[in-house]
Amino acid sequence: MLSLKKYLTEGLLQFTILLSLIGVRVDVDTYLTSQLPPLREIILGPSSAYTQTQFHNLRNTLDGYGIHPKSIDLDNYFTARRLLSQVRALDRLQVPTTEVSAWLVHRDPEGSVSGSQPSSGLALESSSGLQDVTGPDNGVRESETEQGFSEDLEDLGAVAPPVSGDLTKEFPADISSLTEAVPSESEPPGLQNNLLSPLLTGTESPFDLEQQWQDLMSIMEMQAMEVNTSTNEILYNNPPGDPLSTNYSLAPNTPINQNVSLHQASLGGCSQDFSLFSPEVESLPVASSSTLLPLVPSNSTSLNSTFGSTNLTGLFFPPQLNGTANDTAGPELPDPLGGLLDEAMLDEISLMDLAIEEGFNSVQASQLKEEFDSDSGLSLDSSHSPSSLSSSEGSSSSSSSSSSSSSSASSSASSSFSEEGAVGYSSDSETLDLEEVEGAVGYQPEYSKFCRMSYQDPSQLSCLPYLEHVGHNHTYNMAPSALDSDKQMSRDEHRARAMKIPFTNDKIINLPVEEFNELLSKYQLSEAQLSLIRDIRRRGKNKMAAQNCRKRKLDTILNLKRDVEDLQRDKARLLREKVEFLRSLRQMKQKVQSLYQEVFGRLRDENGRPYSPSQYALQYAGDGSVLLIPRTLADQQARRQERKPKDRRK
DNA sequence: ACGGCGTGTCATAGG
DNA sequence: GGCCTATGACACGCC
Repeated sequence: MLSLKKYLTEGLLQFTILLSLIGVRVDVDTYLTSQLPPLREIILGPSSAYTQTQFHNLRNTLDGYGIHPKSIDLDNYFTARRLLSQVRALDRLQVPTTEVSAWLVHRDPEGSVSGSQPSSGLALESSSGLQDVTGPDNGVRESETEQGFSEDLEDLGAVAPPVSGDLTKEFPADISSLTEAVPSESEPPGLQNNLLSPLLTGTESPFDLEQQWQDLMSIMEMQAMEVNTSTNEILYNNPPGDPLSTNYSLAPNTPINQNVSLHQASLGGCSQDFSLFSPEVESLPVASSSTLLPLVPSNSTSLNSTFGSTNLTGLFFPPQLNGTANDTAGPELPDPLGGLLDEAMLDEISLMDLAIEEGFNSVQASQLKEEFDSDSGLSLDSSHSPSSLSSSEGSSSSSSSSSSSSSSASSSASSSFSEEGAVGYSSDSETLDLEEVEGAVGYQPEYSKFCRMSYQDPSQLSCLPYLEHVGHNHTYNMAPSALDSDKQMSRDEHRARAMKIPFTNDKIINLPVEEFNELLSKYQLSEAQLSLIRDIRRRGKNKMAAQNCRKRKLDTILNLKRDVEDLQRDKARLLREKVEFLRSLRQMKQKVQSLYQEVFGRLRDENGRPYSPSQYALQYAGDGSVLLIPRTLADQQARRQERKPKDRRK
C-alpha cells in the first residue's frame, strides 16, 4: 500500500510537471484545497497535525529527506511536497508578473484584499503568490517584492536563449527606439564630428577587444547584482528619471504579459530600455549588416546642418573599399560588440554572477544582522549606574557572560563607566564565589601562603586542590546555558576568586582610574592581589578594545564593500550609456553613408555619366555646401583631420 | 584530522 | 611616566 501510494503520488505529480512543461495548465492547488480526502491524504499525508509538526522540521533540512528515517510515510510526504513545490515553482517562473496584477485587480472592485481567491477575478494563471496576502500592508509588500521578482526574471529572461527567435521581430522596435535615441540633428557640428570620427574611419575599432570584454563583464556583473538589489535600487538609489537603470522591459516572450491590464504601463519605458541583454542589443551584429531597415530619404535634407566641414568620403570610404560605385550597402562597419554576445556564454556568466551575488548578499545580510545585534547588545545594564557604584559593591549585577557580549565603539570607557557594558565577567557567579571563599575560612592560612606565589605559575596553582582548575582553564567560550556557574566564569574571574579579590571584575575594569585607585586604597591588598587586579584591568580593557577593533574592522570592510558596489553600479550605468552612444553613432554612420551614396550616385558629369567614387569624393564645406573634389585631395584632407586629434593628445 | 571562525590575550605603538 | 586605546599576532576552543 505504501509503495502504491508513493508510486501514485510521484506519478501524478510528475505527470503534472510534464503537463506544465508542455503548456497545459494544471492547478494543483485546486486538488489540494478542495475536499477530496483520498487525493489530499495521498499527497499531504493522513494527519494534518502530524504534517504540521514535521513540516516545521522541514525548514531545517535541505530538501526534506532524511528527517525521519524510520518513517516511510514521512518520506512519501516530503517527496510529495518537494514535487509539489517544483510544480509551483514552474508556475511562478513562467508567469512572474501576474501576481502583481492580480492583487491590483482584486483590490479595486472590493476595496480590500482580504478575499484573494485564486480562481476569481481575471483568469489568473498563478495564485501561489497571493496566499499570504492578508491585508493592505502585506499586499503592498507583496507587490513590491513581486515587482522586483518579475524584474529579476525579466533580466534573466532577456538572457535566455529562446529570445533569439524574436530578434527580427524585435528589430523594427529597436530601430525606432534608436532613432529616438540618436542625438538631435541640431546638435553642434563639432560635437558630431568628434563623436563620429572615431567610428567613421571604417576599420578603426573604438575599443580593443579586451576593453570590450571587461566592459561587458562589468555590465553583466551589475546586471546580476541588480537582480538581487533591484527593489532597493528602485526605491532608493536611482533617480526617477533615469531610464537606463530603472526601465526594465517585460520579458518579450512571457505569454501572460500580453493579457494583463498593466502591460502597457510596464512597457512604457521599453523603447528606452537599454539592457545589454535585451534582444534588441543582442541583435546588434545583425543590425550592422543584413537586416538594417532602409533609411528614410527625407532625412537627407538635414545633412547640411548636421555636419561641418568634413570629408565625407574619407570618413565613409576607407581607401581599400572605395573601388565600386554600385556598392549600395557600403563597407561593413566595425562592430565593437561583435562576437562577444554569444547567448550561451552570457547565460552562463550571468547566472554565475547571480549566484555569486546572492551568496554575497546573504553574507552581507548576516553581517549586518550581526552588527545590529551587536549594537543592540550595547544597551547596558542599569545596575551599572554611578549611583549604584558604592552600594553595589559585592552585590550582584546582571552583566552578560563573556561569550556573547560586545562592547560599543565608544572611546569613553575610562570616563563613563555607566555606559560601558561589563564584558565577560559574571558578577552573579562572582558574588557567589566570593561568599564561598569568604566562608571557607579553613583555607585561609594555606591561601595566604599561596598568595605569595605567582598566580601565573600553573604548577604552583595546581598544588592547591581547591585552585587546581584555575591553571588549566582554557575554556574561552563558555556556553551561557551551562548549569555550573563555575564554568561561566572567565579565567580572570577564577583568579580573582582564588585570590580573594574583594570587589568585582566589573569595577576593576570599568572604574575610572581615580576611583579605581581610591578603591584599591580602601583595602589592604597583597602584592600578588594588586598585580592580579592590574592584570585583570589591563586584560579587561584590552578585551573591549579588541572587540571594538574587530567591530571597526568589520564595519570598514562592509563600507568598502558597499562602496565597491556603488562604484560598480556607476560603472555599469556609464557602460550602458556608452553602448547606447555607440549604437546611436552606428545608426548615424549608416544613415549618412546611405545619404552620401544617394547623392553621389545622382551626380552626373557634363557628359551625363556618373562620377567614379575612386576618382571623386564629396566634401562637406564649412558654409553648408557640398563640393565634389578629386579623390586624392579628399584623402589628403582626411589624413590631415585624423592627425589633428592625435597631435592634440600629445 | 583539519581548517575556518570567534574570542581572549600579549606586545607594542601612539595619543 | 602612567594610563588608555588601537591593532597585529598568536593561542585556544568550537564547529
